[in-house]
Amino acid sequence: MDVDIDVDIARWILEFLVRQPLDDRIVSSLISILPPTNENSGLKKSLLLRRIESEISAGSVSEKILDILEQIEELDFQDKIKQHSDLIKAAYCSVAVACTAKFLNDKDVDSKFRYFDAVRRIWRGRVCKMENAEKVGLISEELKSWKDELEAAVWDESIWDSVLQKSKGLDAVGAVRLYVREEKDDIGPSFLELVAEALRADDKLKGILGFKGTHGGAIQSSGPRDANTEVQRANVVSGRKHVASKRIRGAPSGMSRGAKIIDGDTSGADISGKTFDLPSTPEVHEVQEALKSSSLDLKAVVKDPLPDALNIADTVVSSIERKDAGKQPVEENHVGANPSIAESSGAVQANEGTLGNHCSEHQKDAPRQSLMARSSTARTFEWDDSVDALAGDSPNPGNGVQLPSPKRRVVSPLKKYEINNMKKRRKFKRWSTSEEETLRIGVEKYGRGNWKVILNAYRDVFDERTEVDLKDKWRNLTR
DNA sequence: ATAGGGTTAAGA
DNA sequence: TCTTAACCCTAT
Repeated sequence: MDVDIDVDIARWILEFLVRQPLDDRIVSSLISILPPTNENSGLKKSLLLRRIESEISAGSVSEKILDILEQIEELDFQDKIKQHSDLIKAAYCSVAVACTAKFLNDKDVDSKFRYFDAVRRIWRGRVCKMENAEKVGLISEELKSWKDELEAAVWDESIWDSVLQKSKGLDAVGAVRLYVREEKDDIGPSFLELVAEALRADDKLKGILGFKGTHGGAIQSSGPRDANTEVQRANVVSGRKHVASKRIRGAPSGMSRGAKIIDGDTSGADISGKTFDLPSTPEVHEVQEALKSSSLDLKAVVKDPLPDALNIADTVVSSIERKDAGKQPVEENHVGANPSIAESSGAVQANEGTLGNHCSEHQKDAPRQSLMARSSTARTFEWDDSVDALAGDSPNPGNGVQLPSPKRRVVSPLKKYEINNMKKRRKFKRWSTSEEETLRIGVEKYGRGNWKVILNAYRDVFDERTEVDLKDKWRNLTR
């Protein structure tokens, strides 16, 4: 834990990253980055569950899932959470068996070694470790009996077939799915969905902060409005009532420095009734106070954390790219990394006249819109110094809050910040003997220098290793 | 993608 | 402290 960042920043990053295809390395570094507060354990868990889902999305299981389940168990343990359901035990057991027994499938020369290696890794490594630590969270009778059976198969090749047959009776993917479903039902909507929803619902807050619309255009909430615009806005608001009135549970605590994203008691009626008045909820008041008290503070709220956030996000993303270059296309644009952001917000700005309608419709169309998409807005604009004029002004209930219009920024801040790239060194992880053995076999089989091929051939063994790691390790081994 | 030089930090 | 394995950076 050597990166000390604001909880909120951690959330921003998380929200951004959670839309990327994550790998273990990134999840674990993310989790280690997150402040170790209790409220974050739910976040971590959601992240891990999500990771599991993506692991099984291809319809198969891997040892990574064991790892993740162990992490979840650890989290629950720390949280002194209820006795574990049987589902996580069943899932763990099925996956462990599947990951071991799969090596009984092939009958080539290496398979014996690989099976043995798997037994050692999974059953003598993971399972024994848990037993010794008296961590019973994932241990079941079923697991114990499988352990004996699989161990026996190490010495007795004649029972391979029967073990294999029996193992196929377990539906590992199904078991995992079942467990994940249970957890998700338990947790409820993900934190990020809640944030997004809270933000989406809280029109007032967005207006005050100058956030508006899907593409990150910002509007002035000041100035006279013509009747037409008012009608449009009113329509929009009522059209979204159901969102606003939906009860949000477990809403995030919001931003710790000044501005707050809060799930207040915002009923639909409240919103539609007071759209154009200054809302007088405590949350809004707090924001106003923050705005008034000091423009420097405001700048700090808006700008300060971003360099760190962007750098960290960028770091992690670049490591995703480094590792999985071109592996899978991402469904959404990388908000931060994509230069087209500037263009798209420009488009919205050009549209400012009919903005209210346009943007809000967009919101309805894309209800699962990324929070970061909106946050990128904040990045695209910076506060004008004239914000100082706000100090001393009393809020004007009739016209809403008067914020100076944010000034358009030409360069993408991400570009600006990516220069002083802060990169965190990976956690030091010693090579296990089985990894070394596997590397030797790999080099023998595929030849020295074909590190990527070797890595791909033994993905299970080389957990969290890169091809460069293999290369470096070989250099060490042959010195 | 790989090779090779450079840096960091674990362990003796 | 020194050695060295693991990790990072950069040129090809």
